[in-house]
Amino acid sequence: MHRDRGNHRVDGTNRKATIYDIARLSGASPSTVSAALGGKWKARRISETTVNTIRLIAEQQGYSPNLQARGLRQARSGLVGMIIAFHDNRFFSSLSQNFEAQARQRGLVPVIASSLRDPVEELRILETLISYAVDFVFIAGATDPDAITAACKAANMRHVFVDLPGSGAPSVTSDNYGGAAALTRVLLTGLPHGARPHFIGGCASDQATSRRIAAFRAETQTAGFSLSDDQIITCGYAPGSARRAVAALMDRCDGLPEALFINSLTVLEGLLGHFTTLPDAATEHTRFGCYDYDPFAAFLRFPVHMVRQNAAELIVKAYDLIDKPSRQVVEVPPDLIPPRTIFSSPFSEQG
Amino acid sequence: MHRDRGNHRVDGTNRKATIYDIARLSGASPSTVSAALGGKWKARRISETTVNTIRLIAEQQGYSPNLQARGLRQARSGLVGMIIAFHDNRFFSSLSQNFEAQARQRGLVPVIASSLRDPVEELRILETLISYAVDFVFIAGATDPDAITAACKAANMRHVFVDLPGSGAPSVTSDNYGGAAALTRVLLTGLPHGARPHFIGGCASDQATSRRIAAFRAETQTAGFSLSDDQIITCGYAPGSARRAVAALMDRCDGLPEALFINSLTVLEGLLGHFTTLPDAATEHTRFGCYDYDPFAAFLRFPVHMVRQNAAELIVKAYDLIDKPSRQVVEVPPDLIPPRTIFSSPFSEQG
DNA sequence: ATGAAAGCGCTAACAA
DNA sequence: TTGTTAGCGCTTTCAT
Repeated sequence: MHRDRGNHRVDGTNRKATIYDIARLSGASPSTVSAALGGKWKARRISETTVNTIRLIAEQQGYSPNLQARGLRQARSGLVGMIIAFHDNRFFSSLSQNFEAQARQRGLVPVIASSLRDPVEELRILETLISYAVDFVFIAGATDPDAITAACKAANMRHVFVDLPGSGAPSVTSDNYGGAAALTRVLLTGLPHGARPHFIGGCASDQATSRRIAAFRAETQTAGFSLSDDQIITCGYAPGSARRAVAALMDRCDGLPEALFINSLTVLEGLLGHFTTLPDAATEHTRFGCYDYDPFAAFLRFPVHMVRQNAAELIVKAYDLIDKPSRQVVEVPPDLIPPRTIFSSPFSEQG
Repeated sequence: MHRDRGNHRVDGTNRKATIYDIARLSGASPSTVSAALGGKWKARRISETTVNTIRLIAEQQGYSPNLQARGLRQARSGLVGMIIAFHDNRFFSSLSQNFEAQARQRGLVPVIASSLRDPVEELRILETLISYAVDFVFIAGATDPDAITAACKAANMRHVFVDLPGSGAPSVTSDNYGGAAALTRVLLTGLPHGARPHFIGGCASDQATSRRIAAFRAETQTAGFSLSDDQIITCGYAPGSARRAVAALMDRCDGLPEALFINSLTVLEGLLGHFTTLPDAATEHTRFGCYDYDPFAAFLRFPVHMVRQNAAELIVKAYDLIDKPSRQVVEVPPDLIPPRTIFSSPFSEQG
C-alpha cells in the first residue's frame, strides 16, 4: 500500500516532509492537506481551523511542496524557458534579467540557457526544456528558427522569438532597420566627401544583420557616399574573428575607415583587442557606431555612438505574444545613445 | 487500470508520446522501453534488435522522456541551481557561463536565478530550487549565507558558496586580500607624498569587501600614506548610490583623490554616470583601480587597472567541492590586468 | 466539511 | 532476455 516509509520525520533530520507526513501529524487526509496548503481550501470549504492547524504543522516540519510531483500531475511545471546566445553579454544578459523579473512576477521559475549560437546545442537545449514541460519558451538570437518551430510544434510548445525572428511563430525584434538607419545617419554627418564608411560584424544570413545592412546601404547611398561590397564585412559575432577582420581591413586600407558601423558588442570587443596593439592616434579619425549598448563602451577613449535595444520592452512584448498569440512580428524601436552617456538601467538602484 | 487514454498518437498530432505508447507500438513492455531508451539495456541484457526497434519507433513518434516523472521517481531532477546577484554584470554572467558549461558537460541542466542581492528573494529562490529537487546549489554573492546554509541543511541540500563565503558550507572565493593588495600597490606607485587614496563601494559587512579593505589599509599604510576612516566609502554596490557617493566625495574634497580603489564594476558604472557631467580633465590626475574586470572598462578614456577574478577556475573548484565536500574555503588567485588590456575570454571564438 | 482512491510518466525490484 | 508491479508526491474527481 501507499504510505509509511518508516521515516516519520517528527524530528527535523532525515528526508523531506510530504503531505502524507503532514496529514498523519494533523489527523487530516492528504487531499485536505493538499487543498489547504495549495490555497484552494475555500473552494473545498475546509474549515479555517483545520487550515490553520495544517499550516502550523507544515511550517514546523519545514514542508515545501515537491514541484516535480505537482508538475507531473498537472502536466505543467511552472518553469518557463529562455534560450539566449550568451550569458556573458550585455544585451542578452539584459534580456535575461528582464525575463526573470517578469517570470517571477507571474509566479513562474525561469530557466535560462545559452546556446553559444550553436544550432545543434540550441535544439538540444530546446528538447531538454520541453522534457521538463516548461510552460513556454523564448528564443533570443535563434540560429535556426525553423528547426525550433518544428520541434515546438511537435511538442505543442508555445514559443516566441526575440531579437532574431522566425517565420513560424510570433516574434519580437528591435526595429533593426530604423535603428541602423539612425545610427548610420549620425555616423555620416560631417564626413568628408569620398569617405568610405564600413559595416562590420554579424552574419548576412540572419534577419537582424540583413535589415541593418539594408539600412546602412540605403543611408550611405542617400548621403552620396560610394558603397562597394568590400565595405560590408560580415565576419560573424565572435570577438576573435572580428579582431582578425579589422586587422585585415586596416592592412588593406592602410588604417581605419572614416566611419565604422559595428554590429554588436562582441564585435566591438574584438576590435578593442586589436586596438590595444596600435598607437592611440589610430582611432582618432574614425567615427564609431555600435548596434547595442554597454555603459562602459559609452565611455571608451574614443567616442562611440550606440543603439540601445529596449530589452525591457522586448520582453514585455514577448510575454504579451505568449498571452495572446498571433503570427505577427512586433518591432520595438531602440534608442540612439550619444557617446559619453550612461543610461541608467531599471536595476541601477541595485547592485 | 493504468494505461490507455484513448489517444494513441499514431499520427503526430495530439499529446506527447510516453514509454507506454512506444511499448504498445513495439510490442515490448514499458520497462524494456525505459531501459532501452535510458541507455541501460546492456545491464538488462536486452537484445540489440529490440533496442533498435524501440529506438526507431521512439524516433518516429518524436518521443522524449518526461523529465519530471523521471525526477520524481529517482528523487533527483538532473537540475542544478545557481543563485547569482545579477545576470546583467560581467562578473556574475561570467560565472553563469562557466557554471552552465560545466553542468552541460555533466549532463545536468542549469537553473540560474538572480537575487538582486535581496536576502529575502535569495531565500525564496533557494526554496524554489529545493522544491524542484535540484541536485545541488551554488550561491554566488550570498547576502545571508547563514540563512542559506540553514535552509539547505534542513532540506539536506548540497551547496557551495562562490565569491562570498559562508561559514557553514564549503566556499570558494577569489583571493580578495591578495588581489586587493596587488591592486593597491599598483595604485600607489609614484603617488605624491601626502596623497589620500580612497576606497569606494561594497558593504563593510561582507567578507570580500572587508578583506579587500584590510589589504587596502595595510598596503596604504605600509607605503607611508595617511589613512583615515573617511577614505573608505562603503556605499554598497548599486550604481545609483555609487554615483551619489562619488559626487559627495568630490564635493567634500574639491575633486577626485589621487588614487581610487573601486570595489566592483557596478560601482565603476555609477562613477561613470557622474563623470559624464564633468569635464574630461576631472579624471586626469587620479589613478583608478577596479576589483573586477570588463573588457570595455579596460579601454575607457582614463586608464583603469583591474583585477580579473578567474571565473572559470572559481566554478571548477566549486564543482570539486561538490564532488568531495569539505568545510574548507578555497581561494583562487585573481589576475592583475593593466589598462588597455583586453583579456580574451574562453568564449571569445564564439559570439 | 472531508476522505478514499486513481493516476500523471517513469524506474527499479522482483519474477519468470 | 523480458514482463509485472509498486510507488515517487502530488492533485482531483467522486463519494460521503
